[in-house]
Amino acid sequence: MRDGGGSDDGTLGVRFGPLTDSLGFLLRLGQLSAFEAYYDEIGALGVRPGEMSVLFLVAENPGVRQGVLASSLRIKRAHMTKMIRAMEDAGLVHRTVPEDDRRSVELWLTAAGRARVAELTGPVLAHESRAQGRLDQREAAQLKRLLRAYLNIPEDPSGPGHDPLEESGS
Amino acid sequence: MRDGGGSDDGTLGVRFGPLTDSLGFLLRLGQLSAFEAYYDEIGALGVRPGEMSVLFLVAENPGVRQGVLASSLRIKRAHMTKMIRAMEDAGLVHRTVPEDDRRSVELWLTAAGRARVAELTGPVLAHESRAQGRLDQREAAQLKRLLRAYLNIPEDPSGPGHDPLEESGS
DNA sequence: CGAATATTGTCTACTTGGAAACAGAATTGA
DNA sequence: TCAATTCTGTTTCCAAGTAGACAATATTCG
Repeated sequence: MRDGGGSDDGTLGVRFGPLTDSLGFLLRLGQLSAFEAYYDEIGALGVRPGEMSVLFLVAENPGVRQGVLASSLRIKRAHMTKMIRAMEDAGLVHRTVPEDDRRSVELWLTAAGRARVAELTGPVLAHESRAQGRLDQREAAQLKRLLRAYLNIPEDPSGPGHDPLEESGS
Repeated sequence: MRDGGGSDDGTLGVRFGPLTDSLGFLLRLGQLSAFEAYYDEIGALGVRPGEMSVLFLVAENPGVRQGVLASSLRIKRAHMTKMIRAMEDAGLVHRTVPEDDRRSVELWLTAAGRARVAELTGPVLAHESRAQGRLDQREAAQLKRLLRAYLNIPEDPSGPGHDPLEESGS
C-alpha cells in the first residue's frame, strides 16, 4: 500500500462525494477505463471499438439494415453513414438496396470483411477473457449479467462458459 | 409489428454475438443509456454530465488542482482547460495559483458555484435514486458496487443514503 | 550554482460524434 | 388517385474531445 487514500488509478485521493453512487458517472468512468485497456492490448490491430462492433454485428446479422444497426449500437444515423462509407471504401462491407424498400440499405461483409473478422476474433476474445481489471471471473460475469439486464440484452445462448477458441484443433 | 422478437430497447432483434459478453461493449452501451436517461430527466437544468461532475468534485474537494481533477475524471488536460475556463466565465469557479508551485492551478467554487451545486443536488440525487432502468434496488446497488471495484473507487463512507434495503445479508 | 529533465497547464490543429435540414421512397387517408 | 405524412439515409454545419507541441515552473544531479 502506498500513501493514504490514493489508489493506483489516477484518483489521487480525490473524494467523489455523491458521484460515488451515481450509476451514470460510474458507467462513464468504466467505459473510459475499458477502452483504455482495449487500446493498450489490441489497439495495435488498427480497429477501433466502434468499427469493431459494426464488423461483428454485420458478421452476426448479414443483411442487417443500416438504421437498425445504428439504433442497436446507439450510434446516430448521420454518424453511421460516415462509418459505413469508410468501411465500404476500405472494402470491408458491401451495401445493397432491397427491392421491397428502396429507401433502406442492407449491409453485408465482403470476403475481406469476413477475413478481418476472422483475424480479429481470436485477439478480441482473448482480450475480453482478461479485460476485467481487479475483478475476478465471478465478479466480472456478474457485472456483465447486470449490465445486460440494465440494457435488456439477452444472454448469449452459446454462453461464456464454453470458450469458442477451443473449437480450433480440438 | 415489423420485427420479430424485438425488445423495447432499440435492439430490433439483432443478435449481438460475441459482443454479448464484451465488458467494454456493455459499458459503452450502458453509459449511453444512462446519459440518455440523464438528459431526459434533468437535462432541462442546463448542466451536462461533464460539468456536473466537475462541479460536484470541486465542491467536495475545494482547492483541488486542475490536473488532479482531470486525471480523476479521465478528462484530458487540454479539454479540462476549456471546461474550467467556460465555468470560470460563467462565474461558477475561481482559479488560484498556489505559492508553492506556480505551475499549477487550484480550483474553488464561487458563491454562485455553491448555489448552483445546492440547487442541483436535490434533482440529481432524485434522478440517481430512480435511474436504474429495469434493475431493482438490490441489483442496482450491486452493479454500482462492482463498478466501483472495477474502477478502484472506494465506497462512499456516508453510504447511499437511508436505504431500507441496505445490509440485507445473505 | 547551472544544465538537463520532468511536470503543469495552454494553444493549435485534428478527429469523433451529433443536430437539424434535406431528398427520395413508402405509407396513409380523403 | 394523389396530396399529406412518415420513414430512411445523407448532407452540412457545429460541439465535444484528443494529440502533440509549447511556455513556464520545479526538480534532479553533475
